Amino acid sequence: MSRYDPASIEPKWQKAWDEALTFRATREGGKPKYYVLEMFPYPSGRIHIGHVRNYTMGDVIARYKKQNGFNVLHPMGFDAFGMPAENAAMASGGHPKDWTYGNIETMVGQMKPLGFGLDWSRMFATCDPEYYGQQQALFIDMLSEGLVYRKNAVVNWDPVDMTVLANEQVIDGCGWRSGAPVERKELTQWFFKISDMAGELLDAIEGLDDWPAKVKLMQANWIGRSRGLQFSWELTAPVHGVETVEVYTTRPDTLLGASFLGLSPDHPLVKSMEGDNPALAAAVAEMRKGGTTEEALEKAEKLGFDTGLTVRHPLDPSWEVPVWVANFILMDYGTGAIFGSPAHDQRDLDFCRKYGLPIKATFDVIEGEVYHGGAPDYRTDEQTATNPRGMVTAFIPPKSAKVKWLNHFAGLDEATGQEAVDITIDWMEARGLGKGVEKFRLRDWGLSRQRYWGCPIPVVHCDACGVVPEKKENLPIQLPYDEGDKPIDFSTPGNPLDRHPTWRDCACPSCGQPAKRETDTMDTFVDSSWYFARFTAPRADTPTDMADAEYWMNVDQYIGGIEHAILHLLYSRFFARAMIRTGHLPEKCAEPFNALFTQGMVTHAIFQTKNAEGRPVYHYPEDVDLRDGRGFLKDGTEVEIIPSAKMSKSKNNVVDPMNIIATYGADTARWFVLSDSPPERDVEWTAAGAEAASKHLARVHRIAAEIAGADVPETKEDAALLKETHKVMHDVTLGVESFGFNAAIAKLYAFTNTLSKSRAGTQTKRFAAKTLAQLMSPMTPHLAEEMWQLLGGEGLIAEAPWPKPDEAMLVEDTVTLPIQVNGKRRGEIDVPKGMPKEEVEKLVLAHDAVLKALDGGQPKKLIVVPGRIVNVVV
RNA sequence: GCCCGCGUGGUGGAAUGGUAGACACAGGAGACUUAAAAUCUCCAGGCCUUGUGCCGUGCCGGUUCGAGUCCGGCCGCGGGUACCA
Repeated sequence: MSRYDPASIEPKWQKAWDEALTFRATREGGKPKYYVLEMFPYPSGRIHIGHVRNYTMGDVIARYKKQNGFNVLHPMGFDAFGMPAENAAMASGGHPKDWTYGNIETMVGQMKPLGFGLDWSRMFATCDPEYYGQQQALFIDMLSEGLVYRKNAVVNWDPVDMTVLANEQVIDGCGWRSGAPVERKELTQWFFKISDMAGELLDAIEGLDDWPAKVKLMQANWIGRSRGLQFSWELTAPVHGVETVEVYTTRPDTLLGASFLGLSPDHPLVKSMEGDNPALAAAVAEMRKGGTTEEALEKAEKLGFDTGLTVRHPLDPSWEVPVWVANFILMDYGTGAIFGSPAHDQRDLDFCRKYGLPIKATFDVIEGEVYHGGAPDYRTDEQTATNPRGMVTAFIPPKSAKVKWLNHFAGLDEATGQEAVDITIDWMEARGLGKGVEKFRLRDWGLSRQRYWGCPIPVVHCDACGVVPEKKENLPIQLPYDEGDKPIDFSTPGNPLDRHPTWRDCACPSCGQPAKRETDTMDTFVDSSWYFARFTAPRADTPTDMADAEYWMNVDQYIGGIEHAILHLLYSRFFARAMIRTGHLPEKCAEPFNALFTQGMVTHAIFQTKNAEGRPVYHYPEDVDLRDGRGFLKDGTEVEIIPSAKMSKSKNNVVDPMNIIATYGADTARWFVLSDSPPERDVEWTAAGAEAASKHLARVHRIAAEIAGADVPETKEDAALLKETHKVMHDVTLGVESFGFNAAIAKLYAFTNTLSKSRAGTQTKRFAAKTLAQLMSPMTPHLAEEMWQLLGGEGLIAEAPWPKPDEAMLVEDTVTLPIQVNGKRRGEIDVPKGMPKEEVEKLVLAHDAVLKALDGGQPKKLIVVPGRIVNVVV
């Protein structure tokens, strides 16, 4: 009898699928289409086990849909622009292009042996000029539609290397290479007008029925619609001709608690005063230190500077409020100016306590009310002249909670925060003191990057004509490979395009005079914001082909990591709308991903010892022997095991799937990454698990081979096995449909046990084994083909129709009802399915455990949930 | 800081508000074998006074006849935080 030998069967069936063009996506046959897409990888060098998990999930869906009669589009490509390629060139020489294409070749070579049902003929990398040239065409169309514009924005500036840094290159506020404290600097940059669509992008979230609720919530919070009051504060003395300061607030109801007016360090008024106020300029320079991330800004120590200016309180012109510059106010949100209401905002409170500004409550607890989060106990600690109540924690009840208003200008007594906000806005509007406005947290998408390895922005700067888009017939604007006659130098900080001797020089597309190319390249999020559309016609000489897009779009199932919940997915949603506006996608594509699934990470234990200095030393999994849950090195030293850590090259705990494939085969790797853990959750990779998976597949193969060679007539066990076979069809189908791959696999284990122990006749067993092969085929396709052939299946199992259970076989005639007494299980009864409630009650009341619990008395209550459970309350 | 998740035996995990621990790993016992490997069978949350027992799903509280599941508050871990992809 042949043994399970993945090394020989896997290449054999991969060749068979290739030759039959099984996974070539076509529009033929009048069949319905199904587009399944996994987020394409960054070509980092080698695939890791997380990729295997991600693509296996997609492959299960793709193969399952094919077996269900769909024309399936399941493509693969590479998100190939980005910083690591330039960093590699910086660190060890070479060219980002060579590094990237070399990595792609390696990774394709690693992915093919996994037997994914991919249409490789559609593959592309975003760094292919054929791809980014079409992206440049898209950009030009978006520019003419008014979806792109330029404005100033801040970047991380390394004052030593004189270069722009990415956020991840800023470590503890300092440049990663120079170590110099980073500053925030303004540059003129290109922006996509995503904020124009903020309301639409927010409202449309509701319709994304097959997206995870958590992703929708995160996107909604990110876009962040708020209604507030915009109004102006009059300066008591104009500065440089400025008479008022515009403020936006979402809590206008706390206006009487205002103790300062705060300006962002980047506010135009602040900038205009810097020149003639050295102390202010110094303070603002201090505030501009540090990185640009929201986290860095939020966590930075609150810094303020008293400008000496004052403004009149809008409700009481005799009340003068001081104007401060405060580093926690963002120029990007609202108007870049706020009024501080310290009693009801923690940041404002911290600020006022630090600088001795007054703290005045505008509302208080209603006597006797308990607020969720507990009663406010903020009247503790230091009492000072400015903080008479000694407030340490601001009083911020939820907007839905009713509070007691103190001397409210619109006459409120007891009202919720939300009611107060609405009434205040109306009150202010009626008196012409301000205007209720809707604002979004979402900012425009800055796409300029001062880097080489990205898609060049296809515009030209002409002295006469200004900023001019390149002509489409000149596309693609290709990245130069060399710097004139010598290789590009990546070891110097800064953008090589900027210092290239000839690449910038060009003719103005408008007047023909000598002009300069834009040297900024695009954010790599642009590349990944439309690749899904390009896959529908990857070789078209326009960004998309409308007929192909019409047929294949939308993506029916998109699969990727939760880390992309906001940016990538939001940008893609924006791009789909922009592509509709520019005529590159049909109207139906506004939401390009019908269903989204976010999978978890693959983690692995870290094996660690300490060196003489007590610093950790990390050991590769293959150097560690595991015995009884303890790990030992070859020389017998015990290692510390840190479980379930994110795979990281620096911790030596990255599992290379190629070792597993070489040892156990692709099907084992695929089976294991799908088993045990729910797909949305992180999964721990253990070598023992892989071995167990391998043993199971060998067992399945053995069972199939035995059945193939047997000839036993029908027995009395046939009916039971047949019923179990139909049940497993139902269970596995449900599991695959609902991304419950681990649950489906558990059912397949159980069914394998059933089949193995069954003494049914060969005909029924053969049917059961063929069904098992079919149900396993999306997960372990090579083994399934082999079994199918052994058992006499026709053609390729990959193309055979998915088994459908006979509904009559799924019906159970009796059901076991647990009996609870006061919610605790005390016994059970078997009753025919559908037995009337009254009869169940009679049986229950006659049950020993119930009689004992009642002790001659009557039950207080008897709950019968038909087909489920019985609960007796005594 | 803010937004979003997650937390169940030694381990991975199962469980439409209805029998907590399916299925598997590691472990234990046995069968087969000269032996080993492979394979097969069985056991297995904790505790004790071994019972129709008690406890048990990160912690505290609530809703419910009934909570791993719903609600509130904590703690811990993870993701995102707009130039990592």
